[in-house]
Amino acid sequence: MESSDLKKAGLKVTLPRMKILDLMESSTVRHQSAEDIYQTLRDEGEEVGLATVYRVLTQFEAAGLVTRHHFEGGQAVFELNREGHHDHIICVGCGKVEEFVDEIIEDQQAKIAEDKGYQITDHSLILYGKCPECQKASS
Amino acid sequence: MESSDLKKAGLKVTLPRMKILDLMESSTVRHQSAEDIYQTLRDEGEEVGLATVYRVLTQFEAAGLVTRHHFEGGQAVFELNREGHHDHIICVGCGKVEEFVDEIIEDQQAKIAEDKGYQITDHSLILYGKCPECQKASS
DNA sequence: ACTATCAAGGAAATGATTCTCATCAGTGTT
DNA sequence: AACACTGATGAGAATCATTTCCTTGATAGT
Repeated sequence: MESSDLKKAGLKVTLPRMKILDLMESSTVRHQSAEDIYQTLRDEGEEVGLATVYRVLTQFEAAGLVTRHHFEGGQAVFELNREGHHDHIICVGCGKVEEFVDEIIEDQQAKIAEDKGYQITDHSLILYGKCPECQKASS
Repeated sequence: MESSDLKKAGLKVTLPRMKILDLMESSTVRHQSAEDIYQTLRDEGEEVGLATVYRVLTQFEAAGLVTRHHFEGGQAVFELNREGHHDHIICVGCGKVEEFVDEIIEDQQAKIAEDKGYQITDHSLILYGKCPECQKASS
């Protein structure tokens, strides 16, 4: 049950918040735009406003429940925070997003920050390329 | 003289294009939004439209003269392409952008892509943190 | 000079996100 | 279980960044 997550985050447990959290937890698609989420809920017959979806996602972000990504192309996508940090590799052909973790890169980033005297709060690494399927398709 | 750059890129040498390229080459600020560039030109008394600035920057991007970055916070920033690729470290306090290159990370990215069978076309690594000055200021 | 083509400027259009405000729903309390 | 208080919602307007449309002006080739 995820209502406890909302309480922990200091947020009232309301219908829209539950629905959105539910959706993000159950969906196989890990990166969705506010519009995507809005449409899915609408299709399920829920009475939500797009503004509410944005509002709730912003609160979730502030509470550390989700992360907002600015992949290229206008709109932001949101991802539920699970255990552990990870980076992304995005197919420029089909838009598929995969995740990966690499210790060497993480360590190296820390070294770079230290060298420059920065206190790192966050980072974002995105690789863009063609996935195996799209390579076949275009050859 | 940079008019040759424009010709090489297959673009007609026009006033707005020259002015924008000039500005980006001479400015100490390496990452500017379309609005920034527009305002600077306006302040210098140039008669340009914001739409033209966007159009020209998009053409420059397509021609490989500049790179468009989607750092967080609504608007995109543009950077003149000089020799060599580099990544960015951004201060969350003052917004300052520094650049760095790290061979180990570059190599490791290539390995990851290979493992996953991707043909990398591009990548973006951004570290967010507090720069030395901002750390002092807030302590 | 003449015409076809491309570029520029400005205004309007678009897409994403945020704000406003009147109404409604959750929470803790009797 | 009903009550009152506070924060949350939905709808549409507002805003911000960016793009498109359209008319005019500059450019290049004949």
